[in-house]
Amino acid sequence: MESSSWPESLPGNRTKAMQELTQGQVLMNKLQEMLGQPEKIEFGYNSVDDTLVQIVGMFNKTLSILSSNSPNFNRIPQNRTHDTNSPNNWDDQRSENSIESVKTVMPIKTKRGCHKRRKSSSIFTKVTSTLIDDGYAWRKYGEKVIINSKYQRHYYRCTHKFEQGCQATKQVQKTDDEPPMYRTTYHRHHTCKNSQRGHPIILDSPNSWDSSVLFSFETNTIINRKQVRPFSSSTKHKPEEGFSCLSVDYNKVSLSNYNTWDQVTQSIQIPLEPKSMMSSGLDHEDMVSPGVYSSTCSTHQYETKDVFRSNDISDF
DNA sequence: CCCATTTGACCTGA
DNA sequence: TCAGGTCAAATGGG
Repeated sequence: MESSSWPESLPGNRTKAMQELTQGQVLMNKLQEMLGQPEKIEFGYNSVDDTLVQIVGMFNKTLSILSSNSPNFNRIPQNRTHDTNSPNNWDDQRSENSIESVKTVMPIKTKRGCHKRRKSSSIFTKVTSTLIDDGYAWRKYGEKVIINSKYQRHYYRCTHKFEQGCQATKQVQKTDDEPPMYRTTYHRHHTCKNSQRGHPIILDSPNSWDSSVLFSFETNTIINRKQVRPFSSSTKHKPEEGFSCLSVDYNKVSLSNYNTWDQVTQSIQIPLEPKSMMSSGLDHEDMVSPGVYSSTCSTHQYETKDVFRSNDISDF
């Protein structure tokens, strides 16, 4: 995984990537505008959330483009064993799978609990003061006691996993913080058509703008939870001046004080240092259908303080 | 009866 | 070896 292995076809990819980033610029401008004028936001958090999701998707698509023609990117990590009967190897190979092929593969199961643990994958984390209904249909499939944590972690998968091969999962865990927060970690993106029932439901939000937003990409799986939020969330507020843009470097995206999108794109410096993209952090399990979502090596952290309530998580 | 949840078993990666 | 992640049988509710 040396930098010398960067693909020859990069210029073409770079163009595409830049197109994606340009779209991202538009989205960022939109987001900036929304955050600057919260009173104009019709749906409050939802609009910001949707825009953020689009931006994250744009970055993932960009990463996908950059990775698509790279033999290194496309190589499944070799230190992993391959058991084609494993249900989770279905993950690895599903990118071209139709629903039918998924159905074909799925019945081939090994013993109960036989699976591959994700070594690393794209992660999108929300931290909320209360539980949320994010608008997707989730089905709980497990919960575990986590050491050094007071509360159990709850595991959910998309309801349409088997119907449509949707690989989205999420983990919900109550933090030990005071007051406790709910950390929802999303793995992979929904590829199903009808999972989303609608916008996230704000069931109890005294102030839809009592929100702070932070999300970050990381090359590896370590989630930096203690990043400074771009604006305070403790009280009713509007977004602060300090927050203005999405900053990107080799392995991190965070909301910070970039003044222009050019500064952002300059900081990206395509080609990215391949090492940071293709080593342990790369996870092609996340390669989904082209153009939909393909996050290879990123961790997104998204933090909010909105008051929500979730239908699918009842008690902790 | 169907579907979602619970929960113990089981597997993998570190 | 163990913590974390997933599976699937058992169970319960509508």
